[in-house]
Amino acid sequence: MSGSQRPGSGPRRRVTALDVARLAGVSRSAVSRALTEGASVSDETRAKVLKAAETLGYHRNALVRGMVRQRSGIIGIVAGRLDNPFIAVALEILSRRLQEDGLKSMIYSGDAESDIAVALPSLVEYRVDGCFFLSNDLSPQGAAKYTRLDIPLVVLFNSDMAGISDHGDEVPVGAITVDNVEISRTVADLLLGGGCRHFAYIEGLPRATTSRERQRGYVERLAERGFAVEAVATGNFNYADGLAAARGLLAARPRPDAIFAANDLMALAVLDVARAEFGLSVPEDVAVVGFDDIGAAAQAAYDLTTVRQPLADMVEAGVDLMLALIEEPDRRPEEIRLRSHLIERSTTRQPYGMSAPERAAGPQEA
Amino acid sequence: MSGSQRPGSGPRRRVTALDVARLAGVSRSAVSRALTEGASVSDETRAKVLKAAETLGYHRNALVRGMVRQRSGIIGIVAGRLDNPFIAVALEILSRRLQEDGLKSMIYSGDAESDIAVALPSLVEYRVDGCFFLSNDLSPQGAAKYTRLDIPLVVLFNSDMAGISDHGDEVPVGAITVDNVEISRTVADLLLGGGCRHFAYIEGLPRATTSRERQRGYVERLAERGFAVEAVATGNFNYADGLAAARGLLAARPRPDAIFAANDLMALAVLDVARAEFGLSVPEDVAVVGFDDIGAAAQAAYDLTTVRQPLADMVEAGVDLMLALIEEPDRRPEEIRLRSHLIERSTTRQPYGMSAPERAAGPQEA
DNA sequence: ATGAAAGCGCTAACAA
DNA sequence: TTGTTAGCGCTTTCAT
Repeated sequence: MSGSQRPGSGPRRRVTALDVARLAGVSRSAVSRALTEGASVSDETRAKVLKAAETLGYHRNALVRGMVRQRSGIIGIVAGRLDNPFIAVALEILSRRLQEDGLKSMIYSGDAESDIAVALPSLVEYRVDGCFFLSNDLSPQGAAKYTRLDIPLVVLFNSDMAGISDHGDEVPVGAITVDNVEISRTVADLLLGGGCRHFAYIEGLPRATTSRERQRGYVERLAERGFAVEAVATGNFNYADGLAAARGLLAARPRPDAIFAANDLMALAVLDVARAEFGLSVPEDVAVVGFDDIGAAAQAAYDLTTVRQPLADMVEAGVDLMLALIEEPDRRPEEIRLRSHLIERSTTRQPYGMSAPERAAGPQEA
Repeated sequence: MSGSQRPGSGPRRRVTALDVARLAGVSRSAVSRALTEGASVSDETRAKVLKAAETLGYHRNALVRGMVRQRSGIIGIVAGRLDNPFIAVALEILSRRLQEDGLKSMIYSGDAESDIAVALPSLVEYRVDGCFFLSNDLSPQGAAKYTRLDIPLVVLFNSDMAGISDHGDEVPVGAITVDNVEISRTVADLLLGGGCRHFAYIEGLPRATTSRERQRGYVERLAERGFAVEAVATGNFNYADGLAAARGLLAARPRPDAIFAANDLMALAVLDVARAEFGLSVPEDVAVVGFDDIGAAAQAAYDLTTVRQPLADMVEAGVDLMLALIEEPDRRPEEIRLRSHLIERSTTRQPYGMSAPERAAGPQEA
């Protein structure tokens, strides 16, 4: 009945709105309206159209729709390494949240600045309505300088808004982070309260603002109370490098009795090295604190004291910001800081005579 | 210099190929050709165009390009829960692989059949050139029956090719899996060789072919050698339910001295429960085997014996198949089974007098 | 090698 | 409410 050409060879011609219109005996526009939320169509017409669409197996073409409306409905997401559960789970939550609003997620995997320089233009070609950066490290500043983008950019878990471009134009980027400095001061207090005296820090990537802010709060608070961070190692936010960092730190003399890692993956590496390779007891010989509160942190094998970033709230804030930025292109992107929380588990010692209300809290995702 | 309208208000008009053409003093088509690999343009013209594009900040519109060429360059990916590291890492590898071919990944997060029924049509609206399913459970069969799709579908890590639709039409779906039955027989042999006598199994989702095939190989081989699986619990492929399954299994009498879990996440749960809650030693009191070989399996805290799925090879095979299917729409999708490998670590006992060449192998990703 | 012209499939402004 | 008419920005014959 339909005029399909050459059955089963070549790229079969897809059903168009015109086909549906003809079968339903209405105009193209009627079809368009029948399929658009809140357009003015009679129930009768809509029914005819829907029926025709059904029998023909019609799927409207969102590419064309996006072109015509000058809004694709696609959001770009540049994501860092997904072997970091924190980022992986964040990606899932974000894409689900976007789905609720009928938006599609186009992802680009990259973990270097150079990747962004490729990702951004290629995403812009697809006319994404906006773009997220999911990483405790990546920032679009470098790339955005060289490409005129004109789309909202929002960074999650990071806050590199540093950018003044070559042309002197500021590159405005929204950012959602936590109170890294403040919470890291609390970490210092916790460790101090547990009687620790020799402090070490494992940074993520040296250039990452998250890593630096966490270090600053930790170092500053320790200094205020008369202590210094005696050793700093680099773990690049991943487990493998965390292993090496932990080995270096634990072999030093005096051996640190407190290690704060800029994320959980590295903290887990410390735990594994301390126990399996150095035969140390945690927290007796060395106390360990991580950051993020990934699922593994709550598992019995680790039961890691860590800082929980409010993942769902951060995503929610990011999406709200993005949506606002899309609606009002002249709006200035903001930097939003949410509060993080210390989750005390068994890798730190209890301060004498203090209660720990959040102790033994379960994992973040139920 | 450029005719931008109303500076800084409303959706600023984007630069088009025509703008570039005018500035370069050539035609629209020249611009198109200059930007297309392998078109016939003089170096001179191309240079002029590139320069004009640069100064104008031109980004070609891939949506329109896709519409005109009848090929979007977008691949849909329906992904299961990303808190399963195996799926998360697979997603990263897949999207990177796609990027190499200049393809974009549009992801849809879902973990239920009902999600697929929504995901598929919405992906088809964006004219994805094909769609992957990343899950040890999800299959597009149910949804594909009701929607005419006409795009290649490839399932990774699963093999539900069962589908004969209501209309009697077969829904052809490509699939990349491993030799679940065979390798699970090997698992049975390993456990038997270690002296285990009371066997239990933790299934993923009861309907998942992966889970069923693994169970079948395990049960069959055990039976051949005179043993039965005394208990089966359901862990739904996730850690939390794995915890409950492990508790049930380990509380039973006689207590199993061998537990094979359909994936690593559940096996880790067994390890945590056995040690922390039941005070058992692994592998002395109970041997544990998982499936997938996620990063955590290789970490010292777990050091789990497991079956490694050749992730990178599977993705590669999947992409090859997808690309072939896109080029030749009449090609029949195949089901490809790759070989998996047993990685012996410390949660199983050594068979007397046998060497274990793959013992203590490192994690899959370096 | 280049330009002119014809679409690709849809939405939106306008009439009716 | 409905149909008609213009585009949206690009690629691609077809001439030249």
